[in-house]
Amino acid sequence: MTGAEENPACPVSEVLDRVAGKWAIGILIAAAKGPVRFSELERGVTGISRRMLTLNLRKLEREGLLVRTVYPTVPPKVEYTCTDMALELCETLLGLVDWAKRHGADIAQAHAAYDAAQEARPSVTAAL
Amino acid sequence: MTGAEENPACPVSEVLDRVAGKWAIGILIAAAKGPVRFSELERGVTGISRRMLTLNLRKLEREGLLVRTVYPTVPPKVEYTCTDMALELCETLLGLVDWAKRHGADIAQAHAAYDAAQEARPSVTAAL
DNA sequence: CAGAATCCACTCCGATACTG
DNA sequence: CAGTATCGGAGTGGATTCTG
Repeated sequence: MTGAEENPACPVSEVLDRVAGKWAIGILIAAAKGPVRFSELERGVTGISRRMLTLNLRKLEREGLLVRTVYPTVPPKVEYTCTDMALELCETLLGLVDWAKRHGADIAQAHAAYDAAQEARPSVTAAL
Repeated sequence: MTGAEENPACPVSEVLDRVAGKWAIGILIAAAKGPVRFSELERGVTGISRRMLTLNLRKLEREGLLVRTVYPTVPPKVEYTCTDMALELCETLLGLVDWAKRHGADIAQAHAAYDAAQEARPSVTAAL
């Protein structure tokens, strides 16, 4: 056991929180393939709003995971690139994605089974 | 409902969202070591409230990541155990924790540098 | 001990509109 | 194109109280 993730003072939990966001994984993986433009991300990361994309981009840049490069051209062009640190992280993240792919069906099934069990069990708050 | 589950392009995102919660990682890792009781988790997962622990426990159980075992003893005893699927996931999660440990300092530094750069940059909204 | 229920504060997030 | 500003609803999460 590491014990570090249970330490209130340890930065691990804090760091993990930043990466654990709803969109961070998708953004990082998209950026891992190479420099990506804002609008490419907007299209690539399914379901994200412009606001959330901007917010997450800033956050990741602040964490030192992304580098923001502005090209002062007439149509503004901004590229986001993963840092080495982020590329390393992406390796792990890809493992997470792989796990999700392999067990997606299992999870869906467990889901259904659990819900069915709950529905069968009479409870005051079950009817929702 | 996020609507992610009706998106055929990203069944992975949906699954990832469930694991991406603030507490899920800590809980799973704690449970990976063996059967854990409710109050052990309450103490082990630093900073979690009873409410959030319960909520996350239910969610993880529903995902098929944890098995809840109730012992009908006089002082109620409940144990949570990782499923095989969850143990597999924990391997990856541990990799995440490891990454966070290795780069915690880098991130803190990037943080400080970014904030300093923002403070130095005169802006209408910079004054905080 | 393990949880359920309720209240309330805070934050997240999307939609929209505006800027350089 | 790549943002920023603002609003309001929805969800998150803590503290507290009550139960078997």
